[in-house]
Amino acid sequence: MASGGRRASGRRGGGGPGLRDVAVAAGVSMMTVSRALRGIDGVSAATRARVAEIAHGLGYVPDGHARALAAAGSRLIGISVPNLYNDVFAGILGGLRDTLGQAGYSSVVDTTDYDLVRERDWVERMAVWRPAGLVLTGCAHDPGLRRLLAPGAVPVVEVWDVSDAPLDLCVGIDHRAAGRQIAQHVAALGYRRPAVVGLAPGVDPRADGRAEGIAETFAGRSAPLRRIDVAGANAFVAGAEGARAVLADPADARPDALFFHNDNMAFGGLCALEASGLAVPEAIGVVGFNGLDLTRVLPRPITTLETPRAQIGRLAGQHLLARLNGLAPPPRSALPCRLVPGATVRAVGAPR
Amino acid sequence: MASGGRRASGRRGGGGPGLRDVAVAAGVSMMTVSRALRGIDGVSAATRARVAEIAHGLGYVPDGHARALAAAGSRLIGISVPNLYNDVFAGILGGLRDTLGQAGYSSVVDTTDYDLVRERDWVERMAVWRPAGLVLTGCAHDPGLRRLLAPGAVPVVEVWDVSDAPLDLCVGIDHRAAGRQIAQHVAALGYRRPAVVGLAPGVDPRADGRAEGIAETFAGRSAPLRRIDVAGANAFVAGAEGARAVLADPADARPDALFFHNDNMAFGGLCALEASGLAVPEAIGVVGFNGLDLTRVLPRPITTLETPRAQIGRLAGQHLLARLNGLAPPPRSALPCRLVPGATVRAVGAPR
DNA sequence: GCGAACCACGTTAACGTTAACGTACCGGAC
DNA sequence: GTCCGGTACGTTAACGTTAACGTGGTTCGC
Repeated sequence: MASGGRRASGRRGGGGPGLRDVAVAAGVSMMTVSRALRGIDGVSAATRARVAEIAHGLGYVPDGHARALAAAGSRLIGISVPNLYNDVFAGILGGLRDTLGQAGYSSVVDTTDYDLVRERDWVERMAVWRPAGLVLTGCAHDPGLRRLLAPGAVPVVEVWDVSDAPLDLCVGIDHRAAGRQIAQHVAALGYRRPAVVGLAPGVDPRADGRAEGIAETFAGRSAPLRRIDVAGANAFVAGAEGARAVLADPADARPDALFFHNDNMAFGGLCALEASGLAVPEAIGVVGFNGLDLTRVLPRPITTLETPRAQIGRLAGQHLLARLNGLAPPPRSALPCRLVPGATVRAVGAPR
Repeated sequence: MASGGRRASGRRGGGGPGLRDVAVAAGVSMMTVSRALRGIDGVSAATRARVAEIAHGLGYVPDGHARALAAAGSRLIGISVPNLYNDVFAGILGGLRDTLGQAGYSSVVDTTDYDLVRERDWVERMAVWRPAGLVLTGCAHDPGLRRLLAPGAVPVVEVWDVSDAPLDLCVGIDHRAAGRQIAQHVAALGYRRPAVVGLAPGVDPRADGRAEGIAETFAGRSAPLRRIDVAGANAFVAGAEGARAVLADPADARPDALFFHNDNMAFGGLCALEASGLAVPEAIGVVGFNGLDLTRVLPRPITTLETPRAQIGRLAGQHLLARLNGLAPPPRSALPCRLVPGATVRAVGAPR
């Protein structure tokens, strides 16, 4: 038989055929099989075809672990998102998957539930798999993480948010600017008593950034931006709860526009307001965020800002692949958002 | 120095410290380090503590690939779902992640977009990683898949649907029975001209199963169940489109109840019907499926069937872990659904 | 007609870890 | 004192693949 021959076909591992089995069947060395199947030069077309046929016939599947070990490179990408219930992260993941999958990478996904310590722990555990790259959500991380990823050894893309000092690369939107963008639209219509409805500050840094952008825009021409903090895993219910919080106010102290953290909350709030008899947008304006599909079928479309979620995922994937191929993609990519005027705000008279 | 000593610290791989480095630093053999860190008997408490400290100090992270290779077992689980935009799959994935993550497994996730060939191809590609187990969505697969997974070599759990002849294990709901369950509620109220609104038959076998259950229930006491097929990636818009399809009908030929494939479609349909002036539930009933959060905040809650999505994920994870530990979990686990009466159907008079 | 260059392959030694087996030492039984 | 059993390690050989280098044969230039 051919070289070596440490085993007939499996001593410890009961697994399928290995490179050796293919090599024996084809009457060539393992190295020739390896080269032939990977499409590497130095194998004649005839041999390559014969090897491919025999490998397929035997049901040979290369072992990714052995490959990673021998070649130092694993073709696994670790992806961390806060959760999967949010269309934002589903969209980003979809875009990433499209791009990375095509290039032959597999995604190891985990969720952090907005907990930065869980994120750091996950990066530590992920290191076991020597991933070719990492994708993290947002640019705020546990202090320990920066140390873990110190030498730039493994490429990292932060998605959804952007920063001037990314860990490595970042692809997302400028949330502060997004807050300004939608707030300017609303302020220009004449609203003067804005409030933000969402999770307590500190939980979601992106939402906090948008709230800052909104506050900046209204600064000087309105009362200070009011915050209505809500909690709960269910965005629809939380939004409704936030809206009901303003119903008790006397009409002239009540906010005239509610900026919800996202469209689902805005929808919940909209339902609660309409149920209470408060007219939208006549008595109060409602503003969402993200431009989810939901907002498009409503009889009164929600005023919102559409975020390029799938595009962020795709671009992040492309930049990561570029980095893996030794190129130097731009460290910071901020994508534009599109205003969706909707019908839950309208021009109001002079400041009341 | 200790045994062998093939390298000082890295010839090919520029990676971090290995078992050897820890062994040298601790003045013991690699095997002792391996045993100490894995909590395997045969190491004194003192040595174990010293090794652990030195390993941590050096920043040693075991290599999962080398482990998988040497020990024949990878602690990777492959999970395939149609997409991530659907709260159903997000819920199942969340439940799986909770259970599997706790046990030290990582999830490699992919989406198939309801394409069985893509699912089969993914299983083939996934084989490269020698996963400890696989999770697939549904019990309908490409014929080639059964051959790929023939010997029961790798544990497989099919989730969301159940079958009497699963590939290995299945955990989900009985969709036909679910269709009957909600249809019986609606039929008992007096509805007699039902229609199903959803994707064309064959795309989503689960939805088809539910449609069958609905048809069975109405068989004999109504006109044949009408099907209104819609397309499009956006469930809200598709639902609205489906609802508009019946508006042109004369009132006495129009369906009196619309069973939408899921809650999002039902909501889209509801919006379209209300916009057209057709009263729900007076003129037409609307029925959803899944019991998503959305349905709870509406002024008129949608009549739907709540599915135990996270529970399916958790139970599937538990059964998979049991199988990996050599136990024999039940091959078929069908979980119950809960009827949410809602307000989009109501008792109607005698058959009109 | 002879060396250089090239092509198509083979050989060897890793990659980092673990299973299986081997061994020194110590305490106690007889 | 010797033998036995157990404890706490160490040694060797895989696991399946690839990088680096080696080799025999053919072609080509001059």
